[in-house]
Amino acid sequence: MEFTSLLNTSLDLNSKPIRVLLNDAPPKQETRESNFMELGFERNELKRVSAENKKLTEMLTNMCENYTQLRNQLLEYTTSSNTAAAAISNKRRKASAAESSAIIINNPSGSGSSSSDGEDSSKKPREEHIIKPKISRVLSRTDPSDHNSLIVKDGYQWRKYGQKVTRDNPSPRAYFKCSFAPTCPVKKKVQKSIEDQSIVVATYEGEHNHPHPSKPPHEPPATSANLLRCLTKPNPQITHQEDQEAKPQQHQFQHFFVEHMASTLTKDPNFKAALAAAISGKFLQQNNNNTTENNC
DNA sequence: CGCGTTTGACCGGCGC
DNA sequence: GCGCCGGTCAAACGCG
Repeated sequence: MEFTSLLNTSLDLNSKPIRVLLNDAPPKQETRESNFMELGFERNELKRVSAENKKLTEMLTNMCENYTQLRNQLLEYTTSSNTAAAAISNKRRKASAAESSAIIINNPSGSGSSSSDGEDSSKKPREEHIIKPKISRVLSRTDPSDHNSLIVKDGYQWRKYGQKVTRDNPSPRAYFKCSFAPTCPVKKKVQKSIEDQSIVVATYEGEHNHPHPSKPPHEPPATSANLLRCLTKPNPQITHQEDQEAKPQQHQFQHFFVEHMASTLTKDPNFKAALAAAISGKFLQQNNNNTTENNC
């Protein structure tokens, strides 16, 4: 996917922000000279804000491009390492599958241990030809206020069908099926991490054969107001297959990206002023629209 | 009353 | 063959 092409990186900062910046009081009756001076001042301010807008736009475009590049690199890296991992023996795999050792594991080849479907791979020598469900593992942080929570909010609806305490981890493991089952074969195992109880490890088996329930039916307008939403949500334009494969990396990158961008932007006083102006400008624009509608 | 969750029982794979 | 263990089933239960 081309991340940058989906975003209108214009922050729309110059939509009537000046009056609000200059004066909070409602506009008064002015003389012609003061109006003229104010117009000139507004024009300068408009130029300045436009320049800032342009600069921010460039910054965002660069960041989006970097994000796309890094994401592609990570995808390549994980794919190659998974291929290598598939060559490891069953025993070795069991040992290395300790959930605490990895942050995010995506396994497109489905080399994980899944024997419950009755297709015993150990009895069939040509196991590389057996189609196994895709297995991916995702870490997610739970609500700190709810210590017993084994809920991973991934947008899909799940039905819990079992819970078990496993040997390697004192916290129980919960078993979920997609609520679209038996039509949808996807299963999910959720268990808290041994090392950090605030982190739950969700292991997904299979692929959803239905649209994402929380996914909007069509792409939202790419305005500045939707910018952060775009960065924190999965891209609605990427295919379902890509969505499944990229989801774990995407979450981590989005989290990092949003945090980094937020900290960078909040340190910039110019950005704060511009943001305030943009928001105020929006309000003013809305008020103007309402007034116009009322007048009509 | 319907639906989702809980939980003990059961099943099958795997190692010894 | 036996025991351990992970995964699944299904009856009981709770909630809206």
